Amino acid sequence: MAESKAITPRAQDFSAWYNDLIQRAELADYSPVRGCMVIRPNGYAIWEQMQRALDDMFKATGHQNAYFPLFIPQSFLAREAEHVEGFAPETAVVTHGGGKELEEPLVVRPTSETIIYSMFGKWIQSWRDLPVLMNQWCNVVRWEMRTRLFLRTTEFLWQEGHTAHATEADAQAETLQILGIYRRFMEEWMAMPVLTGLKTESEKFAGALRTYSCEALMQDNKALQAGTSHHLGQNFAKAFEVQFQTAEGGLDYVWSTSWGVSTRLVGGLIMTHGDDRGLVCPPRLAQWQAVVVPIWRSDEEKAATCGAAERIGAELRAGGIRATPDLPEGLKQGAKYLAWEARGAPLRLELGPRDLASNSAMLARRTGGKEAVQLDGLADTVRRELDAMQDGLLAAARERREAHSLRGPKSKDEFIDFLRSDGGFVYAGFCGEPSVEAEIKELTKATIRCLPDAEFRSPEKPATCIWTGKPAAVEAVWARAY
RNA sequence: CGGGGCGUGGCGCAGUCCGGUAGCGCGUCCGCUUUGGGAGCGGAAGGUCCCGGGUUCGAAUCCCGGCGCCCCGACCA
Repeated sequence: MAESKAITPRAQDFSAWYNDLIQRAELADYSPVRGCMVIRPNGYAIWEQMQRALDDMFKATGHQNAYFPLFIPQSFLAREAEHVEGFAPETAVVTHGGGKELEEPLVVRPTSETIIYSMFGKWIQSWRDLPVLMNQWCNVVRWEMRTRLFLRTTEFLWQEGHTAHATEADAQAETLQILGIYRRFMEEWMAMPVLTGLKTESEKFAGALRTYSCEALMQDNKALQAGTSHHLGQNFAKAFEVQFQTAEGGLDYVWSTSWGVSTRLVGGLIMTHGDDRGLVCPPRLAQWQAVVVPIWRSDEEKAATCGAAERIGAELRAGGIRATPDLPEGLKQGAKYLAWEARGAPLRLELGPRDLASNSAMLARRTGGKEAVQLDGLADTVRRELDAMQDGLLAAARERREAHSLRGPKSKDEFIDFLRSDGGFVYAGFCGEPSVEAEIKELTKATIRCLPDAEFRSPEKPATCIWTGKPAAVEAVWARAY
């Protein structure tokens, strides 16, 4: 039945697969406004799980949530030179309100540094006021030329952290602390392994001293920048006059950071784990970790299996598992299985008369495999299965990434061939010249994703630049990226 | 902004070349039969054919002008 329900296989057209999956899993839909998306309940549920986990981590490290307004005076953006250059072209501007032309146009925030530092200036007087550790969950607007559901939409949801510190060292420590939190979240919750490292000058945030990022590799071997943490130095502090009296009695500008992850992560989740049947959602982020599907022939069997499904659902929930029975709505169980698979539910428990008779259920994993399990101690069994799946997904993703990574290409040709064929991460020496970076991008469409942190670097630092043959300043990782 | 594709019941499409009663599949609703991997039969509802002009006895179809969306590139989380 219905070809229309089929998802285009990844191998045939990855981009069509991605779009089909989002529709089939009912994660999001296109809005009437170009480039904007409606996040549907199934998609939003994943975002909510992400928010909860991240928010807990931020709070645990002393951050507080606040909320700053959507509108920013246009002049604010202009105060930091690099910042305005980076963001002005992609802002939406409100020129009218209440039927009248505004005296000063308002920018719809593309990010909130400017409005936040203007307030920090008021709030921070003394070294005793520092550090300020703030975060906000909000929407921002960037008028991108080309958009894709979750990965790049005109409006998107994110969190943006903004902190102010007394010393450069404190700001640096904060920048790295957040990078670590992001990494931990991506690996432990999303089961998405990432490289962490420093961005090059050409890739860093507009207005930052330096930018660190988490880089993941998608199933089509393109990289996804999954989160960034910026050390802003004193750039914004100077632009917005955020000064404080030091303990020694002097006057200094604060050192600040900003950092963010967005609904793009949902796109990363899809492209890391999804398969041709739909979404595969890591258990820790799944809206429903286990669904119980009753099966019957007669009315008596229906009453029995539906009743048991409800009871088992409640029992699992009592055991801390997000479980729900899928009671009749006119769909046959086969249709239900396929729908839950498309949505990415990690586990399915099939409950028919034969299972009930043997006090068992069929447990089917979204990642493959199906077997009978005893109803006694089911919550423990399910918890074990979920944990194993969570670990398995991370391991599989890491293995895939490594299988598509090339360390130390022997020659420039090998480097180019790798990027031009299947692609993936290439680790190689880099002389540090921005012009070389640009040339490589021109020729291969690949960019330096990051200068990897120590643990990701090759055992031996490359001696020469893969492009110029000159002595290498650093090891860099290249890939084509979203 | 350049290239490509497309606008027709809720969704996916045919019909457009060659003007003549607006169709098909899925979904929806009602009924009966079904239910261990996308159920079957019978009945029913549902359309400003993207918008505006023009040609014509007559336009989804031809002509002119708009608008919108998706995909591929350049910009970016």
